[in-house]
Amino acid sequence: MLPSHTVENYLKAVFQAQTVLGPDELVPMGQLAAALGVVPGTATAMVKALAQSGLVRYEAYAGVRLTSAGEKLAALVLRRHRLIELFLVKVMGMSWTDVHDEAEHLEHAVSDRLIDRIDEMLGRPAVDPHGDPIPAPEGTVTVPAYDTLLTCPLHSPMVVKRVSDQETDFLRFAERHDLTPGQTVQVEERDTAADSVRLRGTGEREVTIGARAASKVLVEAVPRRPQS
Amino acid sequence: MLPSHTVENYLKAVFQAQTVLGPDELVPMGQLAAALGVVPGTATAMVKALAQSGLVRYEAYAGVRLTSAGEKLAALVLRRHRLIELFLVKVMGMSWTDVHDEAEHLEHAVSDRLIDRIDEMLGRPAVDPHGDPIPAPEGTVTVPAYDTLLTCPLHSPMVVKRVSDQETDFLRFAERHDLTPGQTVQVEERDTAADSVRLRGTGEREVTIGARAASKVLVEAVPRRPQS
DNA sequence: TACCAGATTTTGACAAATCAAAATATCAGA
DNA sequence: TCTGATATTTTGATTTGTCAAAATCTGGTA
Repeated sequence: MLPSHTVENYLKAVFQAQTVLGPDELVPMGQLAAALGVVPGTATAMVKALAQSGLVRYEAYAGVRLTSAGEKLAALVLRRHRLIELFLVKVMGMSWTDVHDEAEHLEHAVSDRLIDRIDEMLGRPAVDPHGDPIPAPEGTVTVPAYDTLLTCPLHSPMVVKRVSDQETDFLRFAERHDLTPGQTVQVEERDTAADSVRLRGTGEREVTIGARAASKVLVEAVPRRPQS
Repeated sequence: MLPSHTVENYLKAVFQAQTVLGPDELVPMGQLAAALGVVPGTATAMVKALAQSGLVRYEAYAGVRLTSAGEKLAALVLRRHRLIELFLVKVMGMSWTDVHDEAEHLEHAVSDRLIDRIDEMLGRPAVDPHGDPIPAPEGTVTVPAYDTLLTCPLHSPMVVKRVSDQETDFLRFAERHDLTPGQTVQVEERDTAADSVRLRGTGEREVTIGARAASKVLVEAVPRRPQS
């Protein structure tokens, strides 16, 4: 009765694709298949089964979307994933660049009891080491609407709130350029033609990064009174 | 190429049956199947595949035994299992009576890197919360030869070194009667006819337990100078 | 030595998850 | 409206791990 690892991974992938595409869009099968590393036919077959179980709504040739039951399940998988990531960083002393792959396996193996212990031990945190929000045990998530380095005001100090990529390589890049959650940056210039963004970070250092990279760094204006 | 969860479980089961039966005995298929909760035919099929992979030696109608490659792999699974158990008790504050089932899942999901961190964090321990020895990263195990409450000298203080059962119920029973590793007991009387053993434990409390239970509690004579 | 009880193996079937490749649908553009 | 490029679905096969039940083997006993 409990969903297999595979089912959990499908739900998680649909969930994440949905939050990128927006709540009313259907996730195309090709995209889902690519995210999961399977051929499209496999995704079709699996999604039909998920639809049978009432976890997704599937429209042939259109795409797939989670039902509220599926959404809850997916959020709980994500909850486990993100709590584990934070645990691995805070308690086990691992690097935030490395924990994703480990959590990818552990998220299917931990019991609810252990997850709750971890949650408690970490003080019921709201976000994981990448700034991704941790869903509540009830399966609800609140996603703060942040600017990105592509949309935020120029010449204005911003604090990094979230880095939206799981790839070790990108995370290491972000780390090298002081673009980890909590750090302060300021966008100096955007060049649409060159597809680039010039930043001034901690210690007056300057860097120019591509627009694609810039869009993955979510920021918020530094509050007037830092210690309110 | 890396062994599936199932393969790991089969190797582990053969390993543990082997250490009970003795090094030169073949593990009968029926026993293996029972340990894994599958029907005998399933075990036969799987064992044949393991033999193909060179992890076990299989003799039809006789039984199965690990090759040295299989033994190493099995020991590493056991290493993960036992380090996780100890971690759950020492770091996560779980009860030694509960950690077995959790570890049963996690042992297949943790990476070598994480296991090494855990090992390091725990100070490279030699035994798990039940006193079971933790195999070395090279796959070698040294099993100290202890007496049991069924074989140790009478009227002589003994310290509990190991409790050889994974069942929560039995472990809770042991805990209730102060038969956890580190505690001191003394056998007052054995009654072969009644199949029972009378003990005097911590705080002069007396208990009578069955021979089967007594044989699961491994002990060692209290050394003359406790702090040598 | 012949037979029986119990353990073991074999056989056939099944579910989950996958792929390759053929068939089909969709949509944009002429 | 027809057509072609692209996405999606179907079909048939494969792998892994399992069960049920029939067939077979083994070891002890008469």
